[in-house]
Amino acid sequence: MERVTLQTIADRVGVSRTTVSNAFSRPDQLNEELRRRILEVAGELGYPGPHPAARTLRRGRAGVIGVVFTETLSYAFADSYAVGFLRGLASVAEQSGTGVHLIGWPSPDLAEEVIGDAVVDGFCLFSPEGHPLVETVLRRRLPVVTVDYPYVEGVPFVGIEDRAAARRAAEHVLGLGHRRVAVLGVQPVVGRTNRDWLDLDRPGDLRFGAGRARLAGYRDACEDAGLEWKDVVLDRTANDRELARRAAARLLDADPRPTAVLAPTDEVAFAVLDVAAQRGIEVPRELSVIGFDDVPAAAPAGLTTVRQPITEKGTTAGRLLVEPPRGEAAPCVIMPTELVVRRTTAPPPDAGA
Amino acid sequence: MERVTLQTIADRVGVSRTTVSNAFSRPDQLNEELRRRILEVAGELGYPGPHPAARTLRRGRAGVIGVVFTETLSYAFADSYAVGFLRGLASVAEQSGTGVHLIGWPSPDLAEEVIGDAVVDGFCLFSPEGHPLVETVLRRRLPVVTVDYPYVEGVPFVGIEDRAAARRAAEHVLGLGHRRVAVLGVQPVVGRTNRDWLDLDRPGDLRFGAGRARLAGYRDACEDAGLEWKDVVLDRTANDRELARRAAARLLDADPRPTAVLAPTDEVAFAVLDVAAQRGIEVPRELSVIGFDDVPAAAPAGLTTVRQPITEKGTTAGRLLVEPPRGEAAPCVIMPTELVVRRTTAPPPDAGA
DNA sequence: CCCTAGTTCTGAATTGATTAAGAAGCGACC
DNA sequence: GGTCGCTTCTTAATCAATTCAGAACTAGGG
Repeated sequence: MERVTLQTIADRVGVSRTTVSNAFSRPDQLNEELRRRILEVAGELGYPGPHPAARTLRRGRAGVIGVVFTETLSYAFADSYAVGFLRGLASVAEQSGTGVHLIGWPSPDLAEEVIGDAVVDGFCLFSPEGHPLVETVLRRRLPVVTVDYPYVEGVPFVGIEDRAAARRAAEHVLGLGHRRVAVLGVQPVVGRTNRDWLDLDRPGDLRFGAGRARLAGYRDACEDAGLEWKDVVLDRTANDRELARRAAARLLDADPRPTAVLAPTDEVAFAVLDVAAQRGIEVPRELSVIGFDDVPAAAPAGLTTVRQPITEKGTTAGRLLVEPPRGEAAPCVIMPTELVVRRTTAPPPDAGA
Repeated sequence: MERVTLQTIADRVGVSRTTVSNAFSRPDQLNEELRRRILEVAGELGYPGPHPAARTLRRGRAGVIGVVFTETLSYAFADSYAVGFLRGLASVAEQSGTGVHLIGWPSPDLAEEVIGDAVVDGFCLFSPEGHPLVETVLRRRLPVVTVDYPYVEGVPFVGIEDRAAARRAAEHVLGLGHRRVAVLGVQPVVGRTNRDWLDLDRPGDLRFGAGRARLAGYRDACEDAGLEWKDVVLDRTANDRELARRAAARLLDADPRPTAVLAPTDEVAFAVLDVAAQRGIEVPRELSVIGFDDVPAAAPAGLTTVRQPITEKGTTAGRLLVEPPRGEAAPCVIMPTELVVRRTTAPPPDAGA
């Protein structure tokens, strides 16, 4: 069976290719009767409709935006924060008939290829930890929005003040009287050298993302409260429930046990709560836990956390891509955050002592 | 600034367009030294790389698969089942360097347009309720996999035996001694006429999906247990936590209150648990609740439910699209399900009476 | 010296549409 | 009758690449 194109139909009906094209794309340009006949013949021949790639090529518009993740897609879908963001972005995209093309990071070279081959009108870089493929994406010379990290001069940006927000979280816990505080740093899962990752004074590079910013915020608060940062129990893990559980176990099995854990994401906070429950440690009487993000599961779990407008971040990024701003000044949207006190934080057990 | 294409570079370097193309796509076809020079000039001119649409057009391959949902994308991301499925599908896609293009259903005509314009090599129809756009998708004459519903002759299919699985769920509850049983039917959110939706004997059309199949399974079990289906309290809602809460409230405020609720999705079961908690109804002592799907949140909540291999469904569908089967017989994959008894089902309070 | 093979590059055809410019036909108006 | 404008359709150019067949050149073997 031959391939059916506009030309095939044109020959059959005895009109020009242009007219057939118009029958599909600009009905006002031809006689209604003729149009019906063309569509009928198209149906008979099993014509699948105008070829999208050819159309895109000619029109110079794909009607799709690409979302590039720092981790594998499988991981992105396991993360409530990422899912919430996508939810927002997808909702504005689809309302304008724009598709969403997801691009993960299975391996550096594969991702590079996929980015180069993506038929899209713009990219959103969703990268809590700074994106190693920023360069690759920028090279496409399409509209781009970065979310969270990195901030690139001249590129629209959507994010929050991670450091300040984390500081407020820590202040809340310290304000309750906690002094034996533990912190869990999160770092990306996929392979990158993470040497010195916890050294907050090291100059920031692309990898200086939300994880380190939040750590820095915790440190700010601790030092203000007269705590030495080096006295704070510090461990690190990834934003993955299972891995985080292991790190949480290390913290909670320490002697003396910390009375409060600052978790830089809710996912990690949940892991701490899991392990505490396993150990029979009562929260918040014996242990305070605070998270970050306020994912949907946080409220039912009663988790004290820092709320950031997850879905709104998505809609904002989506809008910036669906209608890229024409002016010269790239918008830099900083979203508000809010401390949400629930039932996992309380004064330490020895508060009166 | 002029647009930079292969030709621009070719003219600058003084070679043919073909050679420049080879420099990017087939490095073995030209001298290493020349290639370096071409790439260098490309860099100077700010060439964004071979145009993906042109490439796709010529190659006849997009390297992307489309996933079409029955609901809005925003809804898809709110549903753990959909997210789990996507997780599986995305993981196999990205491992082969294949992109994932998401298509929601904001409005019938917009969706039709988006499907026609999607630059993809195949489609996955993800549709718990039978997809109204099956025809539109099939018209593209690309490889297709339908998931759950509908089953179309000659089109690869991935699903489970909803009816049989639901029957086993109901049998579990009835086996515990429950006789005042309530059922919550789920139906799609977006606008379609739902008249007669609960009439299970009406011949199945495209809309006859998981919701009705599960209901039918409940009925099978009830009738086997000597219960009249018309005596079973039946209400319907959507697979949305908030809407389901309202329906759950109606059920639980009834007098006499049912001792067991069969929820055809975990999401609905959670809503029932929420309302029960609000009312101070003790689960499972006063009320048994059983769900369906076994989404990740089910285990921590202790929800008794029917497990279906959500992520595996995704990987299976993904594989069928990344490497479409060449043979004539379209594969029809029926996945296994399993009753998972946890802590939300028990004998009814009046069991001894 | 000739023939073959291999490397490196070119020219032309091809992929499947959209679009701008223009031609033909026809009625209305002055 | 001329011309203006409208509808309807066509011609040719364009979008930006890939690919196939073949040309030019070099080197090696006989």
